[in-house]
Amino acid sequence: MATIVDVAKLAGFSTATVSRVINETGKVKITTRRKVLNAIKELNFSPNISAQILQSKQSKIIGMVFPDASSIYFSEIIRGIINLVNKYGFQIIIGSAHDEEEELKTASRFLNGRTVDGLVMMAPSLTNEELFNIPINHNTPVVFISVPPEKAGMTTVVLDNFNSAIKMTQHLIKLGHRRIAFIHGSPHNYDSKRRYAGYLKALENEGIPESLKLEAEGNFTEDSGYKACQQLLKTEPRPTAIFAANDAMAIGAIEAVKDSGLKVPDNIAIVGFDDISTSQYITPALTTVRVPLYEMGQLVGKTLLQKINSDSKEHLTVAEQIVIPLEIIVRESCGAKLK
Amino acid sequence: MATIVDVAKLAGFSTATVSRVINETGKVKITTRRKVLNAIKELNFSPNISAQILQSKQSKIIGMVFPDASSIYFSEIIRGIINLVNKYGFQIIIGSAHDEEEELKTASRFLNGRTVDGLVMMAPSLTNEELFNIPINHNTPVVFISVPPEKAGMTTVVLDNFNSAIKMTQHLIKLGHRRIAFIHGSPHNYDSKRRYAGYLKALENEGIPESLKLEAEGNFTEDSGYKACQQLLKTEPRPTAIFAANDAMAIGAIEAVKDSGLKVPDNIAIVGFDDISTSQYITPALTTVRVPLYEMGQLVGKTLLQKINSDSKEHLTVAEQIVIPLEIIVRESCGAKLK
DNA sequence: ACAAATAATGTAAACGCTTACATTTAATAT
DNA sequence: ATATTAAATGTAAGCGTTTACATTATTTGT
Repeated sequence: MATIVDVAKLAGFSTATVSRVINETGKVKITTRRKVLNAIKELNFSPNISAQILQSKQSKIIGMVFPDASSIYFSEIIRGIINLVNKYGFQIIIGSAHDEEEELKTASRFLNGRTVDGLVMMAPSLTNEELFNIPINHNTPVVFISVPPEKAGMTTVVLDNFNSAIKMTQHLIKLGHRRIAFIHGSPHNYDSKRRYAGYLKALENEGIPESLKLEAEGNFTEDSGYKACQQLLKTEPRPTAIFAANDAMAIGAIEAVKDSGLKVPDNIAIVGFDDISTSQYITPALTTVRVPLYEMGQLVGKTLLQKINSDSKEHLTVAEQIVIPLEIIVRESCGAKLK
Repeated sequence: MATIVDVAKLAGFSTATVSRVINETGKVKITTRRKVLNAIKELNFSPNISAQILQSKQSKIIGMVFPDASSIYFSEIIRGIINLVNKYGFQIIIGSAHDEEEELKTASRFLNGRTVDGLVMMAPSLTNEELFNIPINHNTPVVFISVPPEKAGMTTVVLDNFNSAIKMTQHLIKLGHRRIAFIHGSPHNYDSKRRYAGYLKALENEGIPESLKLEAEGNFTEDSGYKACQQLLKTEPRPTAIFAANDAMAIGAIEAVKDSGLKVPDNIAIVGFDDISTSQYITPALTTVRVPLYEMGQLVGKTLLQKINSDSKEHLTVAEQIVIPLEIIVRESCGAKLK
């Protein structure tokens, strides 16, 4: 496997000259350049990337640390990031993690091992304490997805869960619903908490008493939505609408209503959140909040590249939050079209 | 940022001793080890990964080169690979590519730059000539997904598209269909070609003449399936069944049939391939071939790790193909349950 | 007590590249 | 023709680690 020394020998120049040709730095005579490029081609030479990183202290690699997440949520964000950073010659290295401890370890390895020029952390279940322990007081910028932005030096990109959940709950209220149930996502999940907070705020704004609020635990899976709905259908009087913290649970809830002999939205309205591709196809089609995951990924990638390329160290001292506005998609499952 | 020299100084030992502690190689007295670990903790030291790779010539990183692909297909395979290799302490670096030339360039950079211990290439549209030009005569093993296995040193993992397409076509024939149309996926796509070959083989086996075969071009998208179906519905006499090379096009085709005033499966049967999550929810639910993408990813990961860890250089001289058997999922859209 | 064997630790070269500074070559001004 | 300036290219240190070989410390056998 050829090295730069081999190329230099074949071309008849020094390794510095070869390096200048490879990296297009400094001045190199045209005839010299041609000879070097010919030698590179003849030897099928590619520079050793580790040696380059070690010497230049830049890797053109972005690290991404994710919890094991649902495939669709995971893939759309990562696709957005990949397609954005690839355009600028960056690559992505992935550390997926089974739990928060492993996630922090992987992040630390990426940052302190200086493998990456920037890091994306998707940490929907990390606590503030865990976030405070991440050693981010380094030159490497980090962008977080879906975590509360309370620490200097943190840049976070979050969905506008709160206001969108308010709007969705208001939408149900406007359709006449007063007995609206909420199905929670995974415990400790940031997105789920924010959606629940919006739901509560809307009820409060409407003067609907706490005693009327209904809720059930889920974990973002269709099966948990099915079971949560079964549980809610048993309460007397039963809810007239159900707001699930994500679409998979809403889809499960619709199945549970069908299996109980009732009809959506005639007997009970059901709405979800995130607008997975399936949601427009089920019967009835699901009313939901569209979450632009791909675009979110692109924004995360763009934000991180801006920080990587910036000479400023402001990202080390300023807390920054980017909130992505969301859009309600009204379909059949809320019953809006019945009236 | 601390280096191993700093740790050595604080601990009172040489860098070699610190390296022995970090890597758990050679003999180190227990008291020495404790002192070194304390120094590592105090300085929050992580080894520089590029320096380690340069020196040890191992990276514990697997490269993955993908074309821009549909999110679901892309994500399930990659999730399978990530979860498998993470268990063995490996990480994934992704080079996505917009076209075949960029894909080959990225693969060459990964292999010759010695960034990765192994490479996964998903290359459904590469020609054999392009494949032959990949410089894989190196120590780094490569596993290909969805390409024809005709070169020494190539290991490929492919779906059993051919036999599954035969079975699906036979299923339609058994339901009484003789005028069966086929909607192609993207031009030059390996999977699409193999599915079409299976469809042709089944017609041939049944003695159905070439003049009766019907086909339309698609590109794996729902919209292309819609348009291809519209085109097929105009032929007289029209097909009694449509076999789309993937589910997205089948879903589009079902929409086109509905929009034409006809009914699936009463007036025309429609089947697909790959069993995306949506397919069970649409009305009628789609008959399709289940493609275990996640498991395929895990098998690819496992196969590659075996080659990385193997002392044998057989992977450089032997062509190997792993064929994944598939399963037909009979739902409503083929009309089997009407009879 | 001393020699031999083993454990523990240190020295320093090397992995492959980049680049600051030095040297040589070529072009320009007088 | 010669001096000055600029272009082009070379030298070699160093990025941070690992590890073969060397040295020192410790343990064991006689």
